[in-house]
Amino acid sequence: MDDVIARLERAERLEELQSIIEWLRDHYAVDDMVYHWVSSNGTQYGCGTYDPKWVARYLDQGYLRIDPVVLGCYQRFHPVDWKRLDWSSKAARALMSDAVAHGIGNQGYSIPIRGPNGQFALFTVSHTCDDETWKSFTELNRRDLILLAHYFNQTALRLEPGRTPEPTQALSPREVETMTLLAVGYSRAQVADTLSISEHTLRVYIESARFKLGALNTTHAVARAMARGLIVV
Amino acid sequence: MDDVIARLERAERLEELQSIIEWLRDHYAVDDMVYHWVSSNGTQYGCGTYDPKWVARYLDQGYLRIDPVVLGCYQRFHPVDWKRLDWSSKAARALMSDAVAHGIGNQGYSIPIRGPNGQFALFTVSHTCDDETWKSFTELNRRDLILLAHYFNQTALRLEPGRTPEPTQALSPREVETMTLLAVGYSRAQVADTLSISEHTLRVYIESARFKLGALNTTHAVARAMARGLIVV
DNA sequence: CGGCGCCTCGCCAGATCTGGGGAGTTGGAA
DNA sequence: TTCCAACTCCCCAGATCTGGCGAGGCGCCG
Repeated sequence: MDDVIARLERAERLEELQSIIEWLRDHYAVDDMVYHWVSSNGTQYGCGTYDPKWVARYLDQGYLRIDPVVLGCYQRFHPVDWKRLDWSSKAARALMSDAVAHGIGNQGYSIPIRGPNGQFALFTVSHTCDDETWKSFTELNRRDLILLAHYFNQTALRLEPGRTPEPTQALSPREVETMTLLAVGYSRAQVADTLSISEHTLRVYIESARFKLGALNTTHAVARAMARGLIVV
Repeated sequence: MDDVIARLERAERLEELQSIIEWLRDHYAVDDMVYHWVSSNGTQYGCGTYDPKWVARYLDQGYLRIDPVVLGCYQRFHPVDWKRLDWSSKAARALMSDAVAHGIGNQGYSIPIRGPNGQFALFTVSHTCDDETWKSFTELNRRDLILLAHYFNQTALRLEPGRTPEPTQALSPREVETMTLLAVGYSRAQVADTLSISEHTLRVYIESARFKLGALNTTHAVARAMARGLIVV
C-alpha cells in the first residue's frame, strides 16, 4: 500500500496509472480493477484491466446511462457490492448478460468518489468467485480500496489537463453575496432587498460578476461561480 | 482505528459521533477534532471539540463564507494544511485572529469530503505546535484521517434524517439537456433552437425541471441541478 | 497624489422570462 | 391492455431582466 500510494503521488503522467492498476490487480489477485471518471460532457478518462473491446462496447452502447453500478453509486456515498444494487430493469439485466459474455466477473465492488465541481469517479474491483469468498475479500480489503480510490482520484485530478491553472478571477464580497443569493432562488428585487441596496446597484454587481466570469447572462454567471467553487450553496 | 470504524458503523444516533470524536481527539492527543457539513441552506450538522462559544460565533458572524479553510477545501480534493491556504484577505486574517482569541490552535489540517447531491463536509484536526511537529503528525496520520473522514461522513449521511427518503427525483433527458445548455449561457431561444424544438416546449421542460428540483426560478433550478450533480458543466 | 477597484444611486426602452390556460402522440412499465 | 411519464405544440398578458447612459464617495497602493 505505502509503495503504491507513493507511486501515485509521484506520478507525472496519467499513463502511469495504467501500470499501477495492473500491478494492483495482480497484487490483490482479482480479475479486474478499474478507475474511471463518469461525466456526461464527453471528457472521459479511465484506466483499468477490462478488455478494451468491452470498454468500447460499453461506451458505444451508452451503458453509462443505464448501468446500475454507475447509477447506484451516484446516489450513494459508501462502497457498494454489485449484488446489492437494483438489477430489476430490463436494460440492466441485458447489460449484465452482455458483460458476462465479455468476460466480466460475476462479483463486483465499486467505490464512488467525488471531487470539486461535481466531479464523479468510480473505483471498481471485479472478480469471479462465490459469494462467501467475495464477502470476505471485500471486508478484508475495504479500507485499502477506499484509500486507493481516494489516491487514484487525487492523482487523476492533479494530472488532468485543464483542471489546474485557470486564473479564475475572484469576485468581490458583494458580488459573492449577490451570486449566492441568486443561486438560492432569490429574484433581483429580493436580493437587493436582502442586501439593503437599490436594485440598480445590484445590477451593477451582477454585470460586474458576469464580466469577471466571462458569462453571457445571469444564469450563466451563477453556474460559473458555482462550477469554480466561488460560491458555496 | 478498527474499533473506531466499527463504532461508527454501529452507531444508531448522531449524538454518538460526538463521543467518538472526543475519544479520537484524546487518542491522537490533539487540541481539537471536528466534523461538519458545509451548506448555506440551513441544514447544519456538526460535531467536534471546539468551544461551543466559538462555534456559535463562527456561525453568527457568517465566517462560513470567508473562511479560507472552507473556501479552499471547496475547490480541492486532497486534504490540505491550513498554512497552504490563502490568508491574504483582510477578512480572512480577522477570522484567524478571532479564532486564535477563542483558543483555536495555530495548526490545522482539513479533509474535504463530498457525498451525493452535492453534499460537502469537512473533517478537521487542529493543534497548537510548531511547523515541524505538525508536519510529521499529518504525514504520519494522513491515511487514518482520510479514512476517518470517510467513515464519519458515511455515518452522518446514514443517520441524517431527511437524507435517505428523498431519492432526488431525476430529470428527464430533455430536462437535463435544457438545464445544461442554460448553464452554459444559452438563452431560452437559443436552447430551443439548439434542441430543435419550439420555445414553448422548452418552457415546459424548464418548468418541469423547476418543479422537480423545488426551484423558484430558472437560475435556481440550474444551480440546484448543478449542486446535485444532475448536470455537468 | 493620482489611479483603480469597490460600493452606491437614477432613468428608460426593448428583450426576455414567467404564469396560466389546453391538447395530442409515443413508448415503456404494471 | 391500461396507464403514466416524457415529448411535442399553441396563445397571451404581465412581471422581470438586460443594455446603455451617467455620477459620486471611499479606501488602498505605488
